Order: sequence, then C-alpha cells, then structure tokens
Amino acid sequence: MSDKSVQKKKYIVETARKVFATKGFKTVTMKDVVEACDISRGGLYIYFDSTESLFEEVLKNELLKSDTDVETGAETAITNSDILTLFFRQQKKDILNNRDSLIIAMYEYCFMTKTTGAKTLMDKEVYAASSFLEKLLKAGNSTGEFDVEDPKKTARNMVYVLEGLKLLNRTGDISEKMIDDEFVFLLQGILPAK
Amino acid sequence: MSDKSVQKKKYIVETARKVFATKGFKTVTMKDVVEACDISRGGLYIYFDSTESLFEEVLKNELLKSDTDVETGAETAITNSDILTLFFRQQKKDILNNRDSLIIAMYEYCFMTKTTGAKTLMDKEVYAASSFLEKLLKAGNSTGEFDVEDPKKTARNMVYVLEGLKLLNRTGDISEKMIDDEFVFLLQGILPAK
Amino acid sequence: MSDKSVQKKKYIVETARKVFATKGFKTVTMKDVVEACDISRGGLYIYFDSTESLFEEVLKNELLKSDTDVETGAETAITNSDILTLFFRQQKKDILNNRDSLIIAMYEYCFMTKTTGAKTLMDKEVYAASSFLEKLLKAGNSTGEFDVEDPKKTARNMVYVLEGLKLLNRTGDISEKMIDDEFVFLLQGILPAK
Amino acid sequence: MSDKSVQKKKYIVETARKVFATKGFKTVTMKDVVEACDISRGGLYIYFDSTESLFEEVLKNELLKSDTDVETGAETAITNSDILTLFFRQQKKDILNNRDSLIIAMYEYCFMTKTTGAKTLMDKEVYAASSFLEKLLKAGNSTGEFDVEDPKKTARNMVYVLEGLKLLNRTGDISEKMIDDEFVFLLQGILPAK
DNA sequence: CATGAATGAGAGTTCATTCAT
DNA sequence: GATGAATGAACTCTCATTCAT
Repeated sequence: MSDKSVQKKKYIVETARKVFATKGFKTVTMKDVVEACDISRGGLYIYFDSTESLFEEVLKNELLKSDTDVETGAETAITNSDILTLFFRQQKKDILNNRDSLIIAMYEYCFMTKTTGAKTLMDKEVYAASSFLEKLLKAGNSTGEFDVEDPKKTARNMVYVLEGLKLLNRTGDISEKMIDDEFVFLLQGILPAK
Repeated sequence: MSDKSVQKKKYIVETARKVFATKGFKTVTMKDVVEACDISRGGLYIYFDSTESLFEEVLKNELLKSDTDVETGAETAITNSDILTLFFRQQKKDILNNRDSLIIAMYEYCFMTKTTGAKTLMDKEVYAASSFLEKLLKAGNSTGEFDVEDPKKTARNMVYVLEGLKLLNRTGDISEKMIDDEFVFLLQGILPAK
Repeated sequence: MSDKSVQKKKYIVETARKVFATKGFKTVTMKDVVEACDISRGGLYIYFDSTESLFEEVLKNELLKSDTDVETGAETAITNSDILTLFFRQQKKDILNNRDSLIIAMYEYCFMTKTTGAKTLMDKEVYAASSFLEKLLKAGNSTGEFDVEDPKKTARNMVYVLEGLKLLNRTGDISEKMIDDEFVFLLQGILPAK
Repeated sequence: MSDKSVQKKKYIVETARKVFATKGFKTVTMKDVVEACDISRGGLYIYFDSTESLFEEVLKNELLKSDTDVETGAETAITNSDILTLFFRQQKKDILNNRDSLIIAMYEYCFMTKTTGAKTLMDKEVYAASSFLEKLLKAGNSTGEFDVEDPKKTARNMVYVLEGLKLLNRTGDISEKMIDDEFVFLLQGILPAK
C-alpha cells in the first residue's frame, strides 16, 4: 500500500471514529461514512468492505492510543495512592464522556458478535484493568498505603463497579457526584483502619 | 377497545418480546414482528406504529412481572441475610440468562433514546434495586446480621457491581464462578467482624 | 393469492417475456422488468425474487402455449406427410423468428444453470420433438408414405438438424432458402425410392 | 509496439481465454480479466478497452490454432473415409469438451452482436466446415468410397447436425453414445449401397 | 378492524473507466 | 507503458408505511 493510501486509510478510520462515537455501531451505514469522509461510494470499499471491518480498525487504533495514555500517566505519578487516584480520575472522564466516546458503539458491536473474537476484546480490556489494579493494590499493601485482604478480588470488584457506572451513564443518569461518592467508597474499603 | 382487541394487543406484545429477546432492539423491524406474530403488516400498525412504541409496551409488561417476582420471593424468606442471598441468586440468573432476556434490547434502546424519557426507565430500576438493598441492609444492621456503615452507599455499590456483571456477561466471558466469588466478596464486606 | 394478484402476476410474466425475447436472459435486470411493467421496485419482488425465478415462470407459460399449438395443428392435418410438412413449416417459423422468440434467452439460461434442473427443460423439449417425429415416421412407414429404416435414429437426426439451424440463425446468417433446402434434403432421405 | 508489449498482449489474450472458457462471455468483466492476469486495471485498458475487443482477439487466436489442427490431422490420414472419421472424432471431442471450450462464450457473444460483423465469424466457421466436407465427399465419390448424390447439401446437413449436437450438449444431456450413433447414422447415409 | 399488495426511499455492492503518479 | 486509487453510475434487495378492499 502506497504512502498516500496509508494516509487515506488513516483519515477514513479517524473520520469513521467520529461517526461511531456519535451514532453507535448498529445504525452506522457505509453511506454515513462515505458522507462524513466526503469520498465516493466505491472509494470506501477499496479500504473496508463493511462497517464491521471498519469498526474493528477503529478499535485497533483506539487501543493503541489508550495504552499510551496509561503509560504516560503512570510515569508522572509517585505513590500507589496517587496512581489509583489518577486512574479513577481517568475513569471518571471515560464514564462521563459521552460525545467523544466509542463505548456505546463498542457495546453494540459486542452484543452483535457474541460468538466471534469480539468478546475477547472486552475481556482483554477487563483483564488489563483488573491486572493493573491488582498490582497496584499489592504494591500499596507492601508500602502500607492500602490494607487489602484479597487484592485480586478487590481489583475485580472495582472493575465491575467501573463497568457498571460506565453503562449506567449511558442508560440513565449518573451524576459526577455519584461517581465521586463511589470512588470515595471504594477507597475507604482499601485504606488501612486507623 | 374491544375485548378481542385487548387480547390481540397482548398477543402481539408477548410475541414481540421473544423477538426482542432474540435480536436486541435496533435490528428488529416491524416486518420481523409481523412475521413472528403471523399477522398482516397493516394489522400491526393498528396497535403500534413503530418498534419503539412496541418495545415500550413490552417493557411495561416486563416491569409488572418482575415486581411480582420480587414480592413473591420476599414473602417466603425469613432473615435479611436470606433475603439478600435470595436476591443475589435471582440476580445471578438474570446475569447469566442470555436467551430469554431483554437486557440487550433494553441497553440498545436506552443508548438510542439518550434525550427522551427512556433513561428514566433504567433509572427507576436502579433506584428500585438500590432502595430495596438499602432497606435490607438497614434492617440487617438493626438485627445484627450486617454491619454496614453507610447502607445507602453500600447499596449503590452493589447495584453498580450487578450492572457491571450483567453487561460484562453480554460483552465478554463471565463465568458462574466469577459471579459467586463476587457475591461472596460483597457479603464479606457487610458481615460484622468477629 | 387473490384474483387481482393472479392477474398482476400474469401481467408481469407476459411483460417480462417481451423483455427476455428482446434482451436474452443474462443481461435482463430486475430493473428492466420493473420499468417494462411500470411497477415499483418492491412490487416486483412480491412476485419474483430474481430474474431466474421470473424466467422459469415465463418458460412454464411458454410450454403450455406450445403444447396447445402442436395439438391444434395436428388435428387439422391428414396424411403423415402433411403433418411432417406442417411440423417443418412451424419449425421454420421458429427458426427464423428472432424478434418474438425466447430461444436466445433460453440458451443463455441453460448455459448458466448447468447443474440445476434447467437442462431437463431442453432435454424434455428435445425428447418430445424426437418422440413425435419417431411416431410420425413409423406411421408413415406403415402407410407406405415413408421408407425409414431406423425411425428412432432418423428422428434424432432431424432434431439435431433443427437445433443446429435454430442456433445458426442466431449466430450467423441462415436464409429461408437454406432452411427449405435442408427440409427438402431431409424429406428425400425418408421418401421411398421409386 | 515493443517486443515486450507484444508478449504481454499475448499473455493477456491467453489468460483471458481461460476466463471466457470458464464463465462464458456475458458475465466476464474487465475486473475478472485483470484479476486472472494479475495486472493493473489501467494496464489492461492499454491493450483492450472492452471485453468485446478482448474476446475478438481471443477468437482470432483460436481460429489460427484450429486451422493448424485440421491441417496436421489431414496430413497423416490416408483415405477419404479415414479423414472423415478423423474429422468426426475431432468434432466429438469438441462437442463433449466443456471445460476448455470457448463455444458457450462464442454463442453468447454472437447472440449479443446480432448486427455487427460478429456473425460473419460463425458463418466463416460453418462455411469452412461445409466446404471441407463437400470436398471430402466429392473426393470420396470419385474413389467410390462414398455415394453421395448432392455433396453440397449433404455437407450442409452434416454441419447442421454437428452444430445441433454441440449446442445440445451445453443445454441438455448428450451422451457419448448418442454422438457415436449419430455419426454412424451419417456414415450409413453416404456409404454406397451394397 | 384486518388484510396484504403497492410504493418508494435508501442501504449495500460491483465495476467500467479515468487519471495522477 | 504501468499502476491502482478514485469516481459514479447502475443494480440488487429490504422495509416502513400507506391504502383500497
């Protein structure tokens, strides 16, 4: 693929991302993408032959970005407690961010592709977050910052809570305060008793 | 509306329920419903003029049923701890039940109707569950079964966890064991320290 | 199917016949038929979901007609020789008739559907013509009109010739005289030597 | 045209031949050819600007080959009877050969191009075969091998039969035995009465 | 009320053809 | 010459919705 093609593909993926963020997955048509990109009908098919394949590419891109985000964040923080706070703050942004988020599209995509490798995708994310938190909790345990009996299960619990909040913000009303309250609640559960 | 009409409407709603349970919300067409009900195209439009209005009716029906379920269950249990266990058991069924559940359809429906009153629906459910748990925890506190500092927040936390599990089972792999583990985790958090 | 539907289906089949006679089979699109019938895109799909199924219906109709033609002709002729002449005359019309004939469409259709039951169709026609001629030759033998050693093989031979002429008129130039000459040739082959 | 170009054109024609032999004429697209040849879309257009012009080139090539075939065969045979048998044997191969043959493509091409000079092509072939047979029959007459009253008409008749058989094998079921039988029938018609 | 034929808008998809590189 | 991305026309097919019966 020529350099120009690579650029164009990238342009399509980025433009499509906006479309998916706005409309979710299921109702996005190739026509929507064509119009958003202002290219010809046939032109899009050169690069992607369905919204599925296009969305998969969008997700790939997305994961790369988020990986980077995590790393960057982690480098500048100091204590485990700080890292956790940072993580929660990031999650809060994710939870509240409706306009720019692929979450709904991703949910819809996952609902559709029950059998295929799509599940793996969410699983991976969950696993990554869970592992990250587990390590953090363990590290915090050893520094005395936290007092967590079963870091693995606590991490899991946190992931469930985060996922629940994320969903509920798309299906109902979750205020910023509610998220803050919940994070405080989670923190209290892991801080050492005085 | 004549008696016959009422019957027919009921029949349509019940049949449509199966369709929504199978296909979710977004991809269900009026045609799907017409075929599942084996009625005429025009006939369906007499009762419902869109999948939205039809699904709303399906949901109304559903809520009535689930209310009844809870009451029934509650009557036969004894201690607050029993009730909670019962509640968790019921939730587990909901979480794992893929075939017969409207959850995906409901999520999809909620995703679509960001602005409208649809959100209220999920909010109501969440509020109901949250209140129920709160009362339960308080009651348990007073009997000494539980030792919960802030029943409201703990109830909220549980609701988030449940919602997270429900979602993750649709988008990824949640095993029965993982649910059990999590319930044990939640219980340990509210039992009085020895 | 209502009476009106039957009428409409019939109308479509008859109109489509003209289209196939003009354009052959392969290049006929559903759009062509829709335009020829002056009905809506979706309207055609109520009755036929592909040019294949439509053409099959056209052919069914056609066979009914041609059967009738043969009978009618046969009833008014007297000697076997007359019948044969009549048959040849009819065949000549078929061979030369380009505008109104489904032959090309049928060939194209058969070429495409090598495996399916389409072949049977041509086979049937060939078999029918062959049997008809065989009987005629035998009958002529017994009246002394003809002197044919092997009626079956002679009949077969005639069928091949007819098919060859039919084809060659579509792919090259076969003049009326060439057909007449050939028919004379065939007749000379079966008349008793003086 | 450079030497390289000539080679490439030849390569395209030969590759396209296979495509036409497989798919007939009408459904072959420029894209099919491009893919079969593994060249660029634009590259093909340098040499041919339509499937028509490409197919015409394929046919030209084909005729050269078949001419050669006939000559070669003729040189090694001895009696006129032998030559005829050889000719029939060759024709039988043509009739039965489905995979590697351009016959269907040629028919389709001729059907389409009713007006243009394409018909001449089939006419030429027919004329060639007819002349060839006529000469053969005359030669056989003079050696006493055959006893044919009107060689021209008999030759014509044979050509029609051959064409009929060729077609019927593509549209219906013609067994090898049926061809053999017919050839025996034709031979009996021209052998001198004992 | 109920039916189901009919319409027409719109999505998906494929290719012939062009053209900048 | 050669490439292959790009365009846009054309075709297939599906449904929401209407309406005469």
